[in-house]
This record gives sequence, C-alpha cells and structure tokens, in this order.
Amino acid sequence: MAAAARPRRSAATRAAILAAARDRFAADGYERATIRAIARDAGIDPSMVMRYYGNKAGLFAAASEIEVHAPDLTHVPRDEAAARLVRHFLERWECDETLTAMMRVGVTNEAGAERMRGVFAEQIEPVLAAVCPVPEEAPTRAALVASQILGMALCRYVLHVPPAVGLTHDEVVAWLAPTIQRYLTAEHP
Amino acid sequence: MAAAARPRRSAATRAAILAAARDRFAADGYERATIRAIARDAGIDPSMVMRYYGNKAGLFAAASEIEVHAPDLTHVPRDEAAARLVRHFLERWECDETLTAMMRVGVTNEAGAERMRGVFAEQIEPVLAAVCPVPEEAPTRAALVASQILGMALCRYVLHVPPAVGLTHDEVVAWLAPTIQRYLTAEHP
DNA sequence: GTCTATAATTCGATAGAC
DNA sequence: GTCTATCGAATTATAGAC
Repeated sequence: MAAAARPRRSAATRAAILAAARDRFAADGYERATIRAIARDAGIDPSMVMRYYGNKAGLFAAASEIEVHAPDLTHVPRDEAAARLVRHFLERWECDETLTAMMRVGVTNEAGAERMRGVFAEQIEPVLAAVCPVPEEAPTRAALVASQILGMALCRYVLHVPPAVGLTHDEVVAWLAPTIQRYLTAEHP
Repeated sequence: MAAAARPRRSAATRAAILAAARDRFAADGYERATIRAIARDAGIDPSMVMRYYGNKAGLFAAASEIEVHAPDLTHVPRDEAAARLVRHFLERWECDETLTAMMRVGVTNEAGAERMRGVFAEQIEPVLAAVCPVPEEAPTRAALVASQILGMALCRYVLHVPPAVGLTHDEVVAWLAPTIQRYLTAEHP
C-alpha cells in the first residue's frame, strides 16, 4: 500500500461529471442544464465541476466531443453507400445522446453551432468527398446529405413528430437512401 | 372628448412587444430571451409585458403564432407541386423570423416542440394529404417532406453551414424538389 | 480531492404610485 | 396605461476549510 493507498477518484469523478453533463445537455439544452443539476446527477459537489472544467462553457466543450464515426464508403458498392450511411446514423443517434445534445445546443448557442459546423467539415465532408465524382462539388453534396439526415433526426429524436417516430429503421432507410444516393452521385441538376 | 379622449396606446404597445419578442426568441431561444431585453427593445417597461401577456410562457405563445400558408397544391400540376412547395418555404423562411424562433424554441422547450407538432398536424399534413394518392400514407409522407424541408432550414438558417447558405433559391429547388416529389407521390418502397 | 459558505448577478414576477 | 421599486429565487463562480 505504498503508492496507491488512498483511492484517487478524480478519474472516476471526471467521467461521472461528463456522463451527467451529456445527459443534461441532451435533455435540457445549454441554458437550462445547470451545473448544480449535473453535479447532483453525478453525486458530487457543484464546485468539483468548476475545478475540473473551469466553467460551464468548458464543461460543454468537453461533454460535446463528437465522434460521428462515419463509415468508410470507398470500399462499399456505389449503390449501397447511401443505405449504409442512413443506417449508420440511425444507430449512431439512438445509442449516443451526445448527438441530441449537440443538436439542442447547436440551435440555441453560437458556440454549439460552430461545433456542429466543425463536425460537418471535419468528419462528414471528407468521408463523402471520397466517393464524390467531382471533388469541388463535395461540400454542396455533403450539405445536402446533412440536411436530410439532420432533418430526420430533428423530427424523430428531438421534435418527436409522431409519423417520423413511428417509422422502422428499414422504412427510414428505404425512404431516405434514394435521396442520399442522388445527393451523393447524381448529376448536378 | 367624451369617449376616445386620451390616447390609448395599448394596441401599439402590444404590437411593439410582440415584434420585439419574435426578434429575441428567434435570436436567442426561449431561455436566453429575457422579458427585460424584450421590453428594452420595445421601448417600454418590463412590467408591461407581464400585464399584457401574463407571464413568459404566455408571451411566447402569442409571439409564436405561426401561419405557414402552405400553398394549395390541388390545382397545381402534379409534377410541379414539389418545386412550388420548396420555393414557398424558402421565401416564407426568409421573410419571417418567427419560423426560426419556432425552431430554436421547439428544439429546447417541450411547449415549443408541441407547437411545432401542432403546426405540422394542422397546416402541413392536410395540405399534403390533398395530393396524396393513398390517404392513410399521408402522415408518413408529410413527415418525410417535413424532415427534408426542416433539415435544409436548420442547416441554412440556424446552423449556417456554409455550403447550405451558399446555395441559390434555384439550386435548392433543383436539388430538393425531386426528393419532395418522391416523398409525395412515389410508390411506397 | 472534496465540500461549505457565500459573493455577485440576473431573472421572473408583484405591489402600488401616478 | 405606464412606470418605479423591489422581492424571492436561481444561477455561475470564487475563497477557503478539512
């Protein structure tokens, strides 16, 4: 018991804070998610949040690190790329509420919007550019793809529009994939 | 000087409050748009807002009365309906910031989300149902249409994703209309 | 490393004078 | 009909004890 005698729980505490922050930001958005509530959820004192993350903005920045993990489409048959993409985002969205948090904050907070633009530019655009016939059209095509995928996520996971919620994964894929496919590879209209 | 002697400015004040509220809700969302700031913009005292609208929720309810004015599609050639719809919403969105306010609030506030679902059910669904071949498919098709239109509005007017902002009206219509047209009338996949 | 206590703001809402 | 004054509650953030 020389070195690790006293349990240093800082790592665990940090993780608990982050998890609670993601929950709260996802559920309430930036303004209504209070440090106090996050600390209560994490079972620690509000001042610990400040100690570890400086301030509320810093906490959000840490809690909203997004890894979209967009699938590599270069080795997918061209006519299956869109379906693969749609299914990926459905599953991604449903297993990680950070995406909902990012949406909630991105809509009401300029820093959040900037973060979403960053995710788009660094994680979405490059993946789609890899399968885009004309490179200089990639940003536009990626924005179109994003508009449809984010729009479905908005209706389904944030606004809870009943007919959008009621669709199965297969139905969403069947409806959206042809759209995405066209945005990806169809001739510029 | 019997009846209307003293200038009763209540109507003008009410209108000024509403206009300022729409601005603030659109710019800041529900939580950050304060009654004090709205009153300052309107050039009156904060207590007037309370007097006229009871509380903040009442003010938002009044400020977010939405009339989408979706065009009647029953007399439009079937293959032009989608383009008409897309162009209508582009123009509508750019001339009335209430729509942006509704989006900002709908994403972070349950009352706002309920209002958006109401607009969808009462103003969007019926218009699309009128041109939907199979009536019972109307809600699903309307939700798909909404997902694409709201998604583009989100990227373009709220998140300001550069490639989405850079598109002209004609380009947006050219890209989105075939999508909407398929959601409206194509055979259920 | 954790918590108590509190400073400094800011907000929604109310009471009442004019 | 409009404004002044203010209450009570909630927030972020800090200082410091243990």
